[in-house]
Amino acid sequence: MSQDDQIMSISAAELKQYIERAENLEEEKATILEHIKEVFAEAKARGFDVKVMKQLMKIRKMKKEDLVLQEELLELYRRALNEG
Amino acid sequence: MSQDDQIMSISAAELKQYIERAENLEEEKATILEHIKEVFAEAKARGFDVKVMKQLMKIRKMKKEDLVLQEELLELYRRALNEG
Amino acid sequence: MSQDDQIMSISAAELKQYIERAENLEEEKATILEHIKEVFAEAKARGFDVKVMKQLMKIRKMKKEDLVLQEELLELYRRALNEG
Amino acid sequence: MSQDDQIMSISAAELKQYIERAENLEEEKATILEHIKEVFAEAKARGFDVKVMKQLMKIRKMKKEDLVLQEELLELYRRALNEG
DNA sequence: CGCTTAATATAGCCAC
DNA sequence: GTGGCTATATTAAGCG
Repeated sequence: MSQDDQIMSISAAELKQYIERAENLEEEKATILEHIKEVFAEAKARGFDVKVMKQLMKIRKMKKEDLVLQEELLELYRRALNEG
Repeated sequence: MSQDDQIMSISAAELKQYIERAENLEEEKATILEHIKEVFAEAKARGFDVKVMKQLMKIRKMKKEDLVLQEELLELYRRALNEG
Repeated sequence: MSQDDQIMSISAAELKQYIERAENLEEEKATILEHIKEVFAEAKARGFDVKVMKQLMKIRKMKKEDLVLQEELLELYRRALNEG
Repeated sequence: MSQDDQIMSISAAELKQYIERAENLEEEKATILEHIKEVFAEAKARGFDVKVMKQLMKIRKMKKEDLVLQEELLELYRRALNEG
């Protein structure tokens, strides 16, 4: 086996590691997506309107992100005052 | 508290449960996505071509899906024969 | 007629052209979809299982896409080697 | 070759015909979709807002369908009067 | 008619 | 920073 071959097979093995890690994570993601679907299906079966639920979640998410933005803004102000 | 109020608050509580379950799963999903990004970033830092990696993963995924489709087809045939 | 009006009417006319082109294509698409339906209806009337047919078509399509992906991957490798 | 084999191969050939007809139509459909994309891309390059265009097209389509419905309704009235 | 699957529209992301 | 591309969300259709 030449040195190049060794390097190649090391690279290939390393590449394989990365790809498999990514693929495993993709599978986990798929599982999560399944679970999310199940939650909505269950809620629907209990008579809730899934569309409305998703809308609610969007709004809640925006509010959260908004809070984060506000906090970042406060932090900026703080720094500006300390450095000013 | 009227009976309607009770029903309403039960429904509201139940709805909240569903939404929170969904939101928690969404957070898990976001975490997974972070991890996937990290894997690719690390591979890139080690000199691998991310575009090639993703292409490889696509092909591997497609092969898997193909197997699933083939099995589904066999199942369809089986049913067709049983019912024929 | 002011210059703005001229510009506006030019834009409006141009926009109309684009929309009509798109709409004509949409109609052609609708016609094609009709024809596809007819083929399946005819096959069904001749005793074929439409579900099986569609499954077969899916597999055939996936095989084709796989070939395309493989070729794209080869191209990616080629470029990587040239640039390496 | 048994009679069954003959029947099978006739069926298989016929099935192939149907599948190929469907696949050809699918290809035509794909071509049309490409063209539609091109129209929107061109319009976008000329400065038009594709989202707005699509909205306009939706409205125009609804108006058309509305007209058809109105005409069908008129036809119903006509028949009712003639027969009444 | 509802429910599952396919088509389309939108949005987020990445590379240039 | 923009444009292309992929992933997701929404909508429509086909099927039982």
